[in-house]
Amino acid sequence: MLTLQVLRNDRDALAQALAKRGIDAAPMLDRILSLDEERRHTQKEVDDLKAQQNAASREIGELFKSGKKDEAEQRRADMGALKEKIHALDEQQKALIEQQESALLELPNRPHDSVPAGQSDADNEVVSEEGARPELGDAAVPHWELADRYKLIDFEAGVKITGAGFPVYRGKGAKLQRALIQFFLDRADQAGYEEFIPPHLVNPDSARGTGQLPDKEGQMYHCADDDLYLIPTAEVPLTNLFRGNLLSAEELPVQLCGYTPCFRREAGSYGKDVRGLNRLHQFDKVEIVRFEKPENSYAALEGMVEHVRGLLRDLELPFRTLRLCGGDLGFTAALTFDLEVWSGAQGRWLEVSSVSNFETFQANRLHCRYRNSEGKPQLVHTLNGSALALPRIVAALLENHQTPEGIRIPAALQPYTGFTTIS
RNA sequence: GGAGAGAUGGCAGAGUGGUCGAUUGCGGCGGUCUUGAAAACCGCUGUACCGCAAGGUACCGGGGGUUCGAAUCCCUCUCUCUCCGCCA
Repeated sequence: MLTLQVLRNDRDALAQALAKRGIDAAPMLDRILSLDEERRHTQKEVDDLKAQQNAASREIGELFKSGKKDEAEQRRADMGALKEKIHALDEQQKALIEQQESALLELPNRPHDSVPAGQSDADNEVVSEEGARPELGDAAVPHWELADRYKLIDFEAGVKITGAGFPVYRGKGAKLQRALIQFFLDRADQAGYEEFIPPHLVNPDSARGTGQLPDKEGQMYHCADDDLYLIPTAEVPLTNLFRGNLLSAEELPVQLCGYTPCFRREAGSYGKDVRGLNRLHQFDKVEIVRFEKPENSYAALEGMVEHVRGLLRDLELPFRTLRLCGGDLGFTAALTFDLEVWSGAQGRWLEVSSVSNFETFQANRLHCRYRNSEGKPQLVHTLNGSALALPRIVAALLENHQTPEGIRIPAALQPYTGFTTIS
């Protein structure tokens, strides 16, 4: 949620920045501003009346104490009208604040200056591309066939037990999952991220804190009996660890990581997008999260992207880095870099990581602040990134490293898998 | 699931109708002392909103109520803790 202050100070620039998302925010901004003006007016009025009331109450107390009972009773009788007026204005005030809050909640984050305008993923900017794509020729086999051939994943069993999008990993397929998780966590640890194992269900306050509610309600699985949501990403519980906290400057930066399964309903997806491991309802992911001082957050974002690149290099996968355009940028993000790996057999790019700076957008909802150099509480910047999401990594590993003899495991991963090939 | 206790400032913990935004301790900041540090001593130290300012208003888990006046009384919700039961 944007702060009212930004909106007040910077209405025009904000509207311009939001236009990069392809939305005309001006009417909404003006509505909020006029609500704000009305609220301030009402507050002035009600505050003055309350001041009157407080003064009168003090005087009545004095009168009672000094034994002037008659005068006190008289004053007391006169208070009724004032009380009613205050009550009515309080109600009005509350309604205004509510309207303003809900309007503010619907406003997406302000895109960073470097975000290109654009409608869809077609307008994303390719920042860099690395690694040679394999020469597989006509012999290229898609990962779902390889997974079946080497008995790594049983998609049908998942359908029977749960439904489509819930694969069952088996044998070396299961070991590969475990190896990747361990590899990613070790690398995050080496980079200074403290490991956490958070709950996999969160309450509505947490979902609101990171911005999943109200924006993405339909994307999450909801346990209605207990009003809890299955996490769509570890970002939600990890970031909410610091909800409501006031940090000292020395505590920053905070660097966290964690492995969790992730659950997404993915309503409306179909076709080649959901084939094999391309899009699942449950998948595994290691997430990295940072809380930063505002002046450091963009350097931190660079560092996180570089961390993810390091993982992809070690897995010997061809990949590219995208700067998301306004139209593709998530609701809560100010700047996002996506990392995509080349899927050798499918002949297309698969998103495996999304690294974002949310600036104060989440922190404002989370009420997560730190004491700045002047000793004043100030909103922190929050960032997070996948490092990494497993399914598409597995897809790319299978497809790009396939040989007539089997699947070649990259050297960096071999200490974790305990085997060098899958055959 | 049954019974009881509790929720107060960065943290700990007092406060049971009228200068209580709140005693005190710790922490933090500033100072005295010291070659320097520690200790000791002295002072300062909540947040948000309105206002150019002076100042005003709100906040003692959330919501509602009683009262001229509520951290304090009543109702309600949520959460936490203890004991019992069940259980990986």
